[in-house]
Amino acid sequence: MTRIGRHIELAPEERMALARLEGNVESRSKRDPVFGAGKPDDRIAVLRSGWAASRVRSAGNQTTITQIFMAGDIIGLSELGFNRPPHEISMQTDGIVNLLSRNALRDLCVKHPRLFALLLSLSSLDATAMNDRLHSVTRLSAEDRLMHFLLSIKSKTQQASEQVSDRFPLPMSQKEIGDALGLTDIYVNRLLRGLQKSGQLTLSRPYIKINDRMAWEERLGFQDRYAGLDVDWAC
Amino acid sequence: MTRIGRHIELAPEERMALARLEGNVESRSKRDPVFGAGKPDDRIAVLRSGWAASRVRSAGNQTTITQIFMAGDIIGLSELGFNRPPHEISMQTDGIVNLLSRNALRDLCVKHPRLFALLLSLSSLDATAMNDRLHSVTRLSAEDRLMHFLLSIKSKTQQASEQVSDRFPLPMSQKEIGDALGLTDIYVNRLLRGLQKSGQLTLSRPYIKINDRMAWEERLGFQDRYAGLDVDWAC
DNA sequence: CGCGGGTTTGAGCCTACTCAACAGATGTGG
DNA sequence: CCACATCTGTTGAGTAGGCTCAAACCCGCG
Repeated sequence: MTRIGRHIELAPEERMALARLEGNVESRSKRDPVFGAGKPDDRIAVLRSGWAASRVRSAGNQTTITQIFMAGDIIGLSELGFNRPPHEISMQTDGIVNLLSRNALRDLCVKHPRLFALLLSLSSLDATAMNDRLHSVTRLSAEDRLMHFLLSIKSKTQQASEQVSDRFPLPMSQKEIGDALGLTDIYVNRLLRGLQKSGQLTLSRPYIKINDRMAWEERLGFQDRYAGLDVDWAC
Repeated sequence: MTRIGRHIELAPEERMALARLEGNVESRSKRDPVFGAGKPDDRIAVLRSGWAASRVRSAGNQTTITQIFMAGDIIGLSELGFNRPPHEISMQTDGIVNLLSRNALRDLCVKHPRLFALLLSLSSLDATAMNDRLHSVTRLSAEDRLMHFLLSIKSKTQQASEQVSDRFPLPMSQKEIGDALGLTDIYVNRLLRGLQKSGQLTLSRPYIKINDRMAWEERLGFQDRYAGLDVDWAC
């Protein structure tokens, strides 16, 4: 669970602790809220399979997808200070979640501080990626934004996996991609078709292949935040 | 320190622990990096006074200000997983910082889990505010974005303070405001002057007064993320 | 077969940008 | 303490990137 094991060697009792954490496992279908209409305190989830997304809505049907969660991600850490969920978090595909109480998290902190530190480190990767995303949305042209988004999805899908392929799944409609990038579905479409026509992208829904990743990364100065993790301080 | 005491009653030994945390105190002038050119592991700071800001830069001199830190904020939590700082964090005004090692943080987690939980809760407020900001930059018009920004700065300056005034300091140039919002300095200027001309804003550098805050909040559906903190789970 | 969600394409428009120039501050070195 | 350089703010004129509106198409599904 939670991808920690892929980054660092765990002691047996740490493995046990993680396993015990898994709490109750529930399955969810596309568009379901990750937390049932749920009690306020049952507010941490570990995504076992599938994707989830956090959305912010405002007047006038404006929607932004602020975060995308994939198998192994922990959901709810940035909501710890609230008793009512500040944003809407729902499944992007069918999937399975483990639900934990916040207390379980607190226990982990006391009993296995090392694990806990690792967990914080992992979640800092997402926070940093979010900063990059903010920059991308704030300052880049529509095309660059799209490229940046695809690169970061690619690097997140392959976080800590050996297989390095430039083909990855993207289970999102063009409207949703627009909601993540601050563009119209129509414009996303034009961009995608353009990139495909110029041979930079191969689309075969729901898969995408970036044909010259190096070129894109260079052009954008893209940094793969998920590539390395420094866990020395935790040990 | 760290504003925790303002949210919750602390036990004497907890106060002690916080006080002990304060580590070495250093002063910084405007534009200095928060962490000296520093060793990689000395990477947590608590801002005692002044403002700091985190910037992302990319090719072509494009800059985005992704976070703004004010007295009481903890800097470096979202960099825990890196041994090289992923972004640039520097002082926005003169100020004072406490520097701690990450190990000190880890000790806190073991010895005072309650404090630690509070600290995570506090930092989740910032994470949530960041989601709101992402939405604002992504979907709102330039004017709405500026209003949203000013409201959120206002609410952060007055986080957990009794005095509720709609006047607050904003030690940023118009260019920097633009870097936070994804606008040109020129356009920020036009907007500010426009708002001032229509009587919605009173500027007296470096102070700003929002003349009809309620109207703005309603218009934007603004939520003050710093107004309430739920700390029950920590106890 | 009809319906709805998603995709594709066209035409025209508006918001926020660019370029340019100047005025005020601020600061800096001689 | 002045002279010069640099940063910040202000205003005008023209431009363009991404939006809006509209319509058709595709495909899976009841």
